[in-house]
Amino acid sequence: MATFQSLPGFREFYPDALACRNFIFRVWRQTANIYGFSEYDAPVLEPLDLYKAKSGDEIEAQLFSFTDKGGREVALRPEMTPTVGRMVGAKANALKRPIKWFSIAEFYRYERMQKGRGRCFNQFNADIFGEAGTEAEIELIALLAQCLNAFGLTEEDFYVRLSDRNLWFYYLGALGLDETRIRAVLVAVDRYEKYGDDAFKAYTEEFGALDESIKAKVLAFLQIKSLSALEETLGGLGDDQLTERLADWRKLLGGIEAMGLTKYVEVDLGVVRGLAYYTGFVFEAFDRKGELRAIAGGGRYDHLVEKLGSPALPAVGFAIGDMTFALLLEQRGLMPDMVQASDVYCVIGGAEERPAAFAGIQSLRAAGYRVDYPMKEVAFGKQFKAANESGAKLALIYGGDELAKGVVKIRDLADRSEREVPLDEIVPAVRDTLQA
RNA sequence: GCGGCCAUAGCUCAGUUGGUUAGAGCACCUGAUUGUGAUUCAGGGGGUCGCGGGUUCGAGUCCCGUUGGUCGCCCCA
Repeated sequence: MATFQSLPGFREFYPDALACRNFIFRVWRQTANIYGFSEYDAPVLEPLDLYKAKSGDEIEAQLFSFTDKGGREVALRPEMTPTVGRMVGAKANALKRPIKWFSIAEFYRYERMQKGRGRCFNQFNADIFGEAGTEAEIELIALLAQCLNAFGLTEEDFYVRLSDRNLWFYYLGALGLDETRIRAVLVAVDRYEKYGDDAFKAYTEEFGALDESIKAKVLAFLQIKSLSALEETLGGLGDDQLTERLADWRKLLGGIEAMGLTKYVEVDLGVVRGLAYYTGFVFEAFDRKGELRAIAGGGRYDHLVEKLGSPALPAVGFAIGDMTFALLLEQRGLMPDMVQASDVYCVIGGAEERPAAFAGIQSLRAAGYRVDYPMKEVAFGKQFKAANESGAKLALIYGGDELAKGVVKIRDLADRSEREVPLDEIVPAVRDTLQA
């Protein structure tokens, strides 16, 4: 057993695992580019206050935080949103709007390991700043859907639950609750799916039992699964805020339908997402089988940039975590084999033939072909075996017989056919053979 | 922070009521094999049995502790 181990919850990526990770990142990056998002990056280490300001002191227990040699309280980033909010805020007046940015980055949380959750993980983050209307939500939900179905995941595999914290606030306000009570009810709403009636325990302890008629309305509301049911429940109340908000919902769902995304999206007021900084529409993606934790989550956070000390700037964003996502791809058999094979494997007769082989190898590499060869002198039989196992498509045979004739033999490792080509025509010959 | 289960070779695992020098398959390396492939054969390297203590004539095996893994609770930005 090795003396040194990696830290608990941290992952090492051996080449096969890294190939899978890179594949996922590559597809996410391409998809974000297709949607017109620009990639950014930022520090891994941030001032601790950046997170305290947003989430309060208790967040520190979940952070990798310490005091640096200059006496600064710092933390490894647990999420990207405060950082990107700061970056955008600092240049808010100079950036063309809408600001559509994305990143793929590593995050750290001091938590217990669980399936799909570690202490260090990667997230794809996408955000739109400067757009207050539902157009931003539509664009992000479309991007989220394509980030998943670019891998072959379909509406059979995942869905996006869409909810609205504003609607909850307006509705509960119309029912006569004040803000602190509303927040407590939302905690219960968030937990209702898991705990049923016990979800209201904390509320009851703090404020006394919730009025039965209000509770009945809350329970009915969180089970709403369609726009028409929303309109039926809220339309008759004559509340201006609610009426306006319903118009936003129509716009949002109309846009989603026009983009062909309705099959992925379900209205579900049972989602409220932790009470942190979300201010309006919120959404979460889940696997259809319900076996994994959330694949992605996001929502609107219109006040964060201002809270960080910059001009107010509306914002919407979401993140996809790599751990649960990779589990989902594996479960559905959608992770392709990541063979890291050469194009060409060279078989070299011996020390006499090595210089000629090296010349050919380098000219092929200069032309962009992936070429490998045995470092030591090895019997021909072994070399052919190695060539076969390497996964290369072609073997190039630099033997004494060939070189005496001024040629090299190209062997197609799949169909075992061979042909001879002059030494100085190797590059075009390999190109032709690989293209055939 | 709390709880369940687990820990023997790089991987998957055997290992008898506690008993000689801890095994197998796969993988890796060498050779048979100095010009043609997934086969075969022969050989090899690799273990302080997670770590520390205890019980015992004797511990991979039993007991305690600890570290790590895994799954769940709290939390989930």
